[in-house]
Amino acid sequence: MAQQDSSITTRAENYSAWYNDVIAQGDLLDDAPVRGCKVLKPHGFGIWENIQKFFDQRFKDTGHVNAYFPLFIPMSFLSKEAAHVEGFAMECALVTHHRLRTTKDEAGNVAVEPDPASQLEEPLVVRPTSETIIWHMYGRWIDSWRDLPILINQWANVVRWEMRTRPFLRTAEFLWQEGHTAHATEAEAVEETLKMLDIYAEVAETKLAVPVVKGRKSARERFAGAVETYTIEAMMQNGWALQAGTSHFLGQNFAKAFDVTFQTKEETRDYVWATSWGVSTRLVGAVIMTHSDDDGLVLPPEVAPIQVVLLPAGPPKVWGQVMPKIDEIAAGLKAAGIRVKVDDRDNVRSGAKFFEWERKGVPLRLEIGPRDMEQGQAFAKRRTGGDKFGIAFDGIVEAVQAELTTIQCELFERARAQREACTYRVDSRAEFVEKIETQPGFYLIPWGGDDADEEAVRDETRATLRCFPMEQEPCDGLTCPLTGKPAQEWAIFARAY
RNA sequence: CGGGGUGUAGCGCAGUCUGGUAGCGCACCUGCUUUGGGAGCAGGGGGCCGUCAGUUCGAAUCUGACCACCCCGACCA
Repeated sequence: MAQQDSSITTRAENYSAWYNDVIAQGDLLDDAPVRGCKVLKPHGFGIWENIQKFFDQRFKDTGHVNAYFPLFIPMSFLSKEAAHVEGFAMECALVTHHRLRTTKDEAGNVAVEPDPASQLEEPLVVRPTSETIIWHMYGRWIDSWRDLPILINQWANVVRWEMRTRPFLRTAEFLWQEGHTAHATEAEAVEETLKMLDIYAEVAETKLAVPVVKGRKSARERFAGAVETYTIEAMMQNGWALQAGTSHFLGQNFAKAFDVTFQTKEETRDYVWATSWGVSTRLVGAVIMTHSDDDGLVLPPEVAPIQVVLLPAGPPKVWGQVMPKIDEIAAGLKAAGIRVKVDDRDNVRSGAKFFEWERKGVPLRLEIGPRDMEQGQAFAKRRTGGDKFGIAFDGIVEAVQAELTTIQCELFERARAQREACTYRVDSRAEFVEKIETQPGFYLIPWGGDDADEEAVRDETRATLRCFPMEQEPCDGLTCPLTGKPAQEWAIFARAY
């Protein structure tokens, strides 16, 4: 039987072609007519919806509330915080007119162009992030210590005109959440920053089954306008690092830039302390790259839009015997909160359905045919491999739940083992330069360099300082193998997306 | 913005050198037969050949300009 043109490039052959194939065959995205923009198709958006659900619940559990700030920001706002404007100016989309007018060419074809009479006095920036407009508003809302803290999150789209885009990992427009909090004290803001980092790590590991390293960014990699940036870093199957979420301690930088002060309990005036934190649809890319294989998408049950697909086996003419049972089981699974799809299309053969749902990463498939009816069981197959096996109708809901739990755990453990296997230490710069090329992964370095050293390493190796892990062994007395200077702190270096 | 590549049916491509009625595979529609891992046969529908301007009796094909997208770099969640 000939393979259809639904084949997927293998990871060994070409990792980035594999990634694009997995996304196309998984029916997650489609190209939009605008460069760098993608349509999130239902199966792709469904993954994001599940991720949203986990975070939104936790944000609310920790006292945050959702709000929504506008897409458009007055251009002048961007320039109020010096580092911030440096970081984002290069990638901002602008709105300069508010009206079109129609024109006709010689052939009489109608076209449209900006109406020069409608040019805006001050262009509007399409938000690349919302710190500026939010701090403008916070200035109006904060008077005294009694107005603090403000713990607001927003789910939104942002636009960054990137030169190079990759599906999910970097697109011109993307979806995310951005939390923006305002506090009376530095300690409280720092605590908030770290609390949100913990939530990011917990969801990444327990829900997305993506192991992450919590860490602090170097000055070079810090968010534009932040005092400290914390990150969760994941490792993809090719050994590259992916920054999967960031939490920033903004100090009083934005409060000063937007002149946001409050009256303290002691009746003095002080600038407000701030944090911001975000995760984006990039997490969907992290899930895809962490778990998928050469047969296509593999999704952890917790984030899979469809967790179980149920389908009748045998020719449609015998389905009358099995469909009532399938519907009954589907109803039972749904009632238990399991996301089920019954695939009863009679114009697609069973074999074709198997491949389709495997390409789409559905964790568990159940087939029921006349033979299974006689034996009182469904025929099951895990997306993650192994032979088909029977699951008795009696107690099937519990059995399926147990299967999904097992799959979830296995995926996390597999990913963690993969990361451990690709985490290295080196004794010299020469060894590092050679190995980072041939053996991508996380390189644990007792780092002793400064900004300039960091940049030099990057220029030579294309590897960057991903983070200083929060969990640190002492490195007293060690010498940094990359700079020859005394080690100050353990750092992870890697190639990164 | 540099270097490379590609624009022909929904998708993947041939045809372009050497100008002469628009092709193939998959997908789609109809019918029959099939059906526990990608069905077979027969019939059928679908095109401004990226855009504009040239050359020519005649252009997917030759010439020029432009546009778009993809890959590889520099920038980045």
